[in-house]
Amino acid sequence: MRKPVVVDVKRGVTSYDVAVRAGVSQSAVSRCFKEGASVAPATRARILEAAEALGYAPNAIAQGLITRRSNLVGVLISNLTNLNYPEVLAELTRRFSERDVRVLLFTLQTESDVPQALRQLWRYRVDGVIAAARLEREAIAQFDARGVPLVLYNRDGEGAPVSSVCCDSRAGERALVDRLADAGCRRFGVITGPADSHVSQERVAGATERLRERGLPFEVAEGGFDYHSGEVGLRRLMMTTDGRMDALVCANDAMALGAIDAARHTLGLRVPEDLSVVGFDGVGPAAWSSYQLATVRQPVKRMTEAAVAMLLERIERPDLTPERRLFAGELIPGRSARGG
Amino acid sequence: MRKPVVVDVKRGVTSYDVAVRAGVSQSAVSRCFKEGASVAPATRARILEAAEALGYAPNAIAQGLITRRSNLVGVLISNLTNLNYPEVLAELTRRFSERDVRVLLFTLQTESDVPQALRQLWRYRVDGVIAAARLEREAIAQFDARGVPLVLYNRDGEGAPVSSVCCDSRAGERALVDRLADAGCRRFGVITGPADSHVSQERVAGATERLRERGLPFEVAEGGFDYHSGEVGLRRLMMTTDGRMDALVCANDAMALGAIDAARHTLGLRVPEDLSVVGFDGVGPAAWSSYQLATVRQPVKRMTEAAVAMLLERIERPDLTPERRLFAGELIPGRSARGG
DNA sequence: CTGTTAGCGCGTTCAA
DNA sequence: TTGAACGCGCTAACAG
Repeated sequence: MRKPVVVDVKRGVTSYDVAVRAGVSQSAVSRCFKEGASVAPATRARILEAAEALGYAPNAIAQGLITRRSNLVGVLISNLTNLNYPEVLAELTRRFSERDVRVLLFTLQTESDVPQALRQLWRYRVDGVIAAARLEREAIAQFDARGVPLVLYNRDGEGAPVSSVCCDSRAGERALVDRLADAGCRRFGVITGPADSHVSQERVAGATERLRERGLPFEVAEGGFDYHSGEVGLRRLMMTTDGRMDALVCANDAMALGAIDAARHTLGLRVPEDLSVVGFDGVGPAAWSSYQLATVRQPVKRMTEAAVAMLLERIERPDLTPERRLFAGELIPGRSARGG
Repeated sequence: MRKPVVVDVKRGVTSYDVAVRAGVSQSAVSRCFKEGASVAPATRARILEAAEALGYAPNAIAQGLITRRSNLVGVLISNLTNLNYPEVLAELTRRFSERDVRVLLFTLQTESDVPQALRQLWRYRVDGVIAAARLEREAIAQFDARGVPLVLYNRDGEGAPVSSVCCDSRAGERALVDRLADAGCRRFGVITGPADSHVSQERVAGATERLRERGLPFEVAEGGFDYHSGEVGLRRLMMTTDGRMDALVCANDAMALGAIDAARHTLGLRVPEDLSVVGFDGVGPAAWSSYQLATVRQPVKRMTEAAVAMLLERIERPDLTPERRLFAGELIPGRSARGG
């Protein structure tokens, strides 16, 4: 009795199985699945037919072991609940997929998860990493040491020389302050993000810098980038200013939306008549008709495209030096601020 | 001149490097990283010290090749922009991480991406898959044929025997209809999701079934699960009913929020006085004070926990039969419907 | 153009 | 308890 032609599919079809069925050597099969390898049209056809029949596709794990290219990239992302990140993540995976690269996802709840995530990244021999999370200098140094390309998303290396893609926070905030000041606002409040967030620091610095240049007074309250902290921040600022604040700059959209709701539904203020509010990011809900938030929209598509391109470039050519790309955001005038 | 002790770290530290440094065999090193292998305490210490010094960790790729376990699971997810999915994804990756399993992410824009994603899943020898995306019966059959466990999230196999975790749509919708009817609503509108969405079909069926039982008239409009289609759907239903509709059932929260905004800002209706609106999901913005949406909240934490547990169980014991787990949602009375 | 051969890094026998 | 040897599935020389 002959061995059955149908291989045990649970065990996985190998190039050897295909070779046997097509009556060629295993390496011939291998070449068939490689660009620009020399295979006679006739044999190639026979092999592909056999592969098709058996449902064969090269084992990426074995491939990675030998080529030292896993075609895997790590994506580190904190706070998936940040209204902004789902879009970023979807765009990243889509663009990587198009280029035949798979995404290994790590969502970080806290900073303490970073070392653990890195260990796994090393173990899986990822070809590169995109990080939308806070990395210590020491962590960044590991990428260098291991020769794994790294691109930071909306962060910079805090001095370390590392590639990054960012939206220009300072310029965006300056434009937002001008938007408010030009509309006649005079008493400002600022709600920051978490103190350890570099993005928050940049945005707040941009805003306050411009406020000082224009000689406009302001108060600052600390927030946490979430909706609720916008509500809380507004209430605190209103107390600080004895209710005379007429403009509020929030370090992101989520807080701005929380502040608008608190103003309208808790404090009984009209937005924008009594209080003008601006945010940053350009998330979906910001455009909803309840809010029509004045904000700066990050060019997510262009930023993700740049991040992917930069990373793949550095995977191909590890000697490339770090590069920082800064994208201007788009000012959305909105109606949550006077004069919109 | 001796070979330098520091290996070329760019090429990756191997168990062999560690073995040399510790003066043992490669297999001894291997055993050190395996639970319950017999290694003398003294040698183990020497080996671990050497490993530490060299920054060694087992190469997961090579490990996978030989053990036939990649410790990789695929997560298929469509519409990351569905306000509900970011939380689901974050929970899934967190729970998998805790159990030392990595997530290979595939975000699908369209159904046509499915075959392509599946091919990659097979190539990477994932141990299992969680799919929050529409899969044809034929696709599901491939999982069986290859012996790769599959758990569907918020979908069922359309007749195929496959494990799944779902939120009870019918019961939830029935409760929502009761919520509205008990508050005195009499003319109903229903906005569905996309026609090919099984979740939408279930939810709409649950709602209309209950409406018929209670003898309440209703009109139906088709939506697409997004904010905008809630606006559009409401306008259409208002025309159909000559403006006499007083209750609107939306197949998800995003559309409900769009409908509320359209009612208030475009049609000049008061919500809930003139129109009561309910959604489904319990996404973040539904709780914002502008909306306080009446909805059913999916128990995302329990559902993701169940999905992860079911999948890992089936990876350990491939002979387990399919199981369907149905979770009841939590009714949030809200204030977007009368009597809240 | 094709087959043979030698590994990639590791887990797992099997003797010692 | 330890080490030698083998092979997971594949790619990359190298001959023919």
